[in-house]
Amino acid sequence: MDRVIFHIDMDAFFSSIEQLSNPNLRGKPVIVCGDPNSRSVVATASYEARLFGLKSGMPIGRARQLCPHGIYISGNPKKYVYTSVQILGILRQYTSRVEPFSVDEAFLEFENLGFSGAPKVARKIMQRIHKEFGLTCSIGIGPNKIIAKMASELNKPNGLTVIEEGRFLDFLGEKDVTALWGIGEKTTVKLKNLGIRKVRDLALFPEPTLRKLFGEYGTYLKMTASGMDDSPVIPYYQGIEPKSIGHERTLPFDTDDRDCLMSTLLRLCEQVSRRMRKDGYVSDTVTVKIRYRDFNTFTRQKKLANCFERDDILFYTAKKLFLSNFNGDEIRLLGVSASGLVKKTEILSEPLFPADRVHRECLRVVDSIRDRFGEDSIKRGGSIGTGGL
DNA sequence: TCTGGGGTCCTAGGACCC
DNA sequence: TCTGGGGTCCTAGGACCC
Repeated sequence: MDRVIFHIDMDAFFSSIEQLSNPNLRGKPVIVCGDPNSRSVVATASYEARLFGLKSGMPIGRARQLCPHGIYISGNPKKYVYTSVQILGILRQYTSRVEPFSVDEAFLEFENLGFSGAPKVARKIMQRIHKEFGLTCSIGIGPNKIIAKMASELNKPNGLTVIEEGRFLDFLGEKDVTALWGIGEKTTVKLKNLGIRKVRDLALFPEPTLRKLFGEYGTYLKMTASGMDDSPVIPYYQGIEPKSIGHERTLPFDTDDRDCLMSTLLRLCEQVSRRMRKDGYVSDTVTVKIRYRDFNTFTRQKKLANCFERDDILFYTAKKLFLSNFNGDEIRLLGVSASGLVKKTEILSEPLFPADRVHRECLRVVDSIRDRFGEDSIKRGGSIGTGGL
């Protein structure tokens, strides 16, 4: 029997959870974002807020203009992850082939269900999620992941859409190419210049021309617009290893103050290093990201001869990269990322020198304090006293 | 309106080596 | 005067997604 793929997409996940845990928010335009008083964007707008034109990614300033009486709150990532894990537990009762795709999306694969039996199972899942969590989701069903994903978008919220093999263009042919997964703002403009606006236009466009213009990506465009996709559903237990661990921070205000920038860089390095230790990785490549006031952004990276996990090595490298590239202008954002990750168990990890062992013990204590009392409960000297950046 | 933060993947040029 | 060719590594940047 042909494989059947479900795409489960939680409806306005973050704001729905907030409305659920605080009855005062129900039925009101709730906007979950970063820090609502800082330079931030909308993470999730409740459906009440979407009526005013709000959507994910919109700057908070713009959102407040459109919806001044909205309730703007900063999110609780831990709460969302917890709920997400609970929901995945339910999904796994229906098939072992569950791929968590993000905190509010998952793919499910069924091998012996068929399209005739699929809607019944999907409705059962929707009912259970609603009954046990008070949350709604939308489900798309298709012969592959691309089609399932596109289908789940068609009847939101609380919708169920089935697109069988060969019927992709009947459902999506007249949609704008932007609706397709993997086609963003830039590509949409390029395609428009070729006279391609609708999914059907792209599906009918000659592939050799697309390849000439877009390279390998041209083939992807043609395939996606035709609803063709053979990517596998990767079950959660096959756990995909991360390629990089990074943190970045848009400063509360643009600044060229070196002390302030250095202490921010140090904090970022501590956070990255801490996550590496917590997740058991070492890294050999450091990347620093700088965004100036004019939004001009660049990165500089350095591959080291040896793997590291210590925050002082990370900071030393990041600082060198930063100082040798900083042009003195006011900076909007700083970022630090570690890549070339290797699981610590895969290399000999016992420190050789006593000083290293002491350092490691210190880090363990710091981590345990932060685990209990939060990231800001303990800091090292260099990151204190510069306005809390 | 004024643009977050976490990532992934791809491309392309230059260095370097055989 | 014209100056290989392929492979791999490193680095920078771009596009995209949630």
